[in-house]
Amino acid sequence: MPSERPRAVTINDVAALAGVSIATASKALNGRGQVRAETRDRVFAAARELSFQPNPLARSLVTGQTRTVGLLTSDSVGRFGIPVMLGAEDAFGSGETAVLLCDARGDAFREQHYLRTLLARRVDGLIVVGESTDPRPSISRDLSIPVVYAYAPSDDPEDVSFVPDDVAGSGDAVRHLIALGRRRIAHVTGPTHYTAARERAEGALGALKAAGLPLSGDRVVYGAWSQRWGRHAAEIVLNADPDVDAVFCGSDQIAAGLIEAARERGRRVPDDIAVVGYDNWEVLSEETRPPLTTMDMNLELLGRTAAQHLFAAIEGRATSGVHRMPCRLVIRDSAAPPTPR
Amino acid sequence: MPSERPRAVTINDVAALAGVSIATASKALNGRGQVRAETRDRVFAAARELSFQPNPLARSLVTGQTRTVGLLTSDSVGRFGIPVMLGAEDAFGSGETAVLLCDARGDAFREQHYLRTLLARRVDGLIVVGESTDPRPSISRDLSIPVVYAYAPSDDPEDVSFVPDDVAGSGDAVRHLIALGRRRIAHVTGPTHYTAARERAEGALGALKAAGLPLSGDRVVYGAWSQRWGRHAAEIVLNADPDVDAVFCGSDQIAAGLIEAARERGRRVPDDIAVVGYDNWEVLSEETRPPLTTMDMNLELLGRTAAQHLFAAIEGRATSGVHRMPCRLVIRDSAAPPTPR
DNA sequence: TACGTTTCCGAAAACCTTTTATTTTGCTTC
DNA sequence: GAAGCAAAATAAAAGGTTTTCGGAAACGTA
Repeated sequence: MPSERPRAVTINDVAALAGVSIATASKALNGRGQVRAETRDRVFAAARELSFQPNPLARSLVTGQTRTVGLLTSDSVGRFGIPVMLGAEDAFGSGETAVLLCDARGDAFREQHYLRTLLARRVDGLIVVGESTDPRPSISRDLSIPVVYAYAPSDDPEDVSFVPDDVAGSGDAVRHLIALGRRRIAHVTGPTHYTAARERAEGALGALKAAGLPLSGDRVVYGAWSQRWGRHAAEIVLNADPDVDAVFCGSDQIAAGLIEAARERGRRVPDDIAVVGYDNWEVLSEETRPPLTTMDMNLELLGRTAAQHLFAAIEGRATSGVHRMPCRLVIRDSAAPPTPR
Repeated sequence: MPSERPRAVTINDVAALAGVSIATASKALNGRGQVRAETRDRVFAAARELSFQPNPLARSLVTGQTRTVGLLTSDSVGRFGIPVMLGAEDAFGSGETAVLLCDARGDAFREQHYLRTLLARRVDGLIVVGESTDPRPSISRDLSIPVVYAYAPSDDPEDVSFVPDDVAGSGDAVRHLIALGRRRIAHVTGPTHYTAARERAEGALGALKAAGLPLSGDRVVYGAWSQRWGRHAAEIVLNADPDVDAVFCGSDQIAAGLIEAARERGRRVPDDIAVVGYDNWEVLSEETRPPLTTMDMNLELLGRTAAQHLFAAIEGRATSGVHRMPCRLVIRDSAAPPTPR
C-alpha cells in the first residue's frame, strides 16, 4: 500500500476557515446565488490558503456532468487518426474537459466494449475518429450523449461528421498545376475502393474539365498507396503519354516513388514534370528530391473543430450533417512558380 | 439541453427487485462478505434484468480509487511517443482501468497544468512517456501516487523507467553484420547531443572491439537524424574508406538516404555494402531499395510493460530503477544472409 | 411598533455506492 | 424448549459536493 494519503482538503475546511457554511462556500466559489462580495473574498482567500481543489467525483455525482469525453479511435496504428486525435485532445485539454482514450484497433467487438465502459463512466460526449475517409457505422443510435465523427464520417446523415474536403483539395492541386502552365496532367492514386481515392480523382477530373483540359493518359491510374506503386506508376504514366508534364498523386508515398522513378528515367522534376502529392507527410514530403508540393488536410485543425462542436453539442447547441474541412496546398519545389533570381 | 436522461438504474432498484437490502446487494455483486448462494443469484438476476451498471463516481467517492490513470506525453507530435502510448493504452484498456490522455506538447508549463488536473481528478497513477531517450525531469517528487516513465527515463534514479536498450541493440546490429562476414563497418548516426546517438555508437563500438575489428573511417560519423544527412554521410563514409563493406545507421531515415546515395554512386546494396538501420519505421524500411534490415525497439511492448508495472505499483508492488528493454533485429534484404536458390 | 422587501446565509436533502456495526435468522446442543 | 453460536442480512454512516428552500438580518415605510 502506498503511504496513507494526507486526507485532501475539502470544502468543509474552506468553509470553516472562512467562518461560513459549506453552502455559502460552494456558492461563493462557483459564483452562484447571492453572496456578499466581502464574504466571497473571504471564502476565496481561505480556498487559496488551503489550496483547495474541489473533488470532481463528488461534484459529478451531484451534477451528473463528468467534464470528461471519450475519444474512440478505430485504428490508430494507422497514420491519419493520430493528428486528428491530438487536435481533439488539444481542444479539450485547454479547457476543463478531460479525454478518455480508447483505441479499438479496428475491432468492432472491442469498440462495443469500450463504448459500454465509457457510458458506464458517464462521459459527457464521444468523439469517434476513424482511419480512412470511408464512412463507418454509426454508434449514435439511442445514445443519450452527443457524438461527433472525425475523419471517417458516420453512415447516418443525422449524425455530425468532420472530414477533409478531398474533392475541393484535389481541385486546388490541379488548378495549381494548370496555373503553372502545365497542360498534360496525369493522376496516380490509391485503390479504387477507397473513398479518398475516388474523391480525389473526382476533384482532379472536375478541375481539368473546367479548364477544358484532357487527362494525360486518358484514365486515372488507380493502384496502391505505396511508394513502390508510385515507382511503378511512373512507368505507366510515361509510357501512356511521353509528353506528360505534370502528375498529381493521391498520396505523398506515391509521389515519392514516382519522383524517384522519374528521376531515374532522366526526367527532371519540376522542369520536365511537376509533381503534387497529398497528405503532407513530412518525413516524405520534405525529403524527396526536390521537396514535395503537397496538399495538407489540416488534420489537427479538423480534430480540434470536431472537438469544439462536440463541446457545443454537450451544451445543447447540436449540429448535424457532414462538414467538409478545407485543405491547404503546401508549395515546395516539386511544383512551384519560377523563383525570380 | 439534451433531453432529460432516463434516470439511470441504481443499486437501490436492484436491491428492491431482488427483495434484499442495498448492503446485501452490494456485497453480492462484489463477492464480498457473507451472502447465501441463493440470495446472490437472486441479486445477480435482478442486476442483469435491469442491466445495472454501478456508478463509478459514487464508488470512487467512497473507495478513493478511480480506476483511472493519467497518460502524460511530453511531445507526441514526434514519432516515438505514439506507439509507446498506444501500448500503454492497450494494457490498461483491456482491464478495467481507463486512460486520461494529456499531451503537454513539450511545454513544461502545460505539463504542470495537466499534472494538477490529473491529481485533482484523483487518478490512481501516472505514466509519463517521452519523445527521446534523453532523461527528463522527474515529477514524482512528493506525489502520493505512483509514476512510471516510458521511453524517456526520469533523471531521478529512485523512479522507475522503461527505455529501449540501445547499447545492446546496436551491439546486436553490428554483430549481425560481422556474422555476415563484413569487416569494414562504418557507423553513421544523429547529433551527438542525443543520448540515443551516443548509446548506439557505444554499442556499435563495443561489438567491434569485442570482435577485434576496427571502425571503418576510424570515427563515428555524427550528424542529423534526416534522410538528407544520410545521403551526405554516404559520401563521407565512401571517401574515408572506399572499401567499406557495411554501414550501421543510427536511424532508418539516415539509412534510407545513405542507401539512395550509395546506389547512385554505383555501389550495390547489400552486395558491396550491407546497411542496417534503426527504428523499423516501416514507411521507410519497407520502401527502400532493397528493403531495410533494421532494429525494432518494440515500443508498443515497452509501453505495455510500463503500464503493467504502473498497475503493479498501484497495487503496492512497486519497483524502481531504469529497465532496459530488448530490441529486435528485423532482417530484410539490405543486410541478410545469402538465400539458398 | 408593525410590516413588507431585499439581501444574504445556512440546514438539510440529494447524488450512489461501500463498509462497519448491529440485528436477525437458522441451526445445534444440552 | 432454552441457550448458544455461526451465518446471513440490514441499518446507518461515510465520502464531498451542489442545490433548494426556509429563515434571519437589515432596512425602509406606514
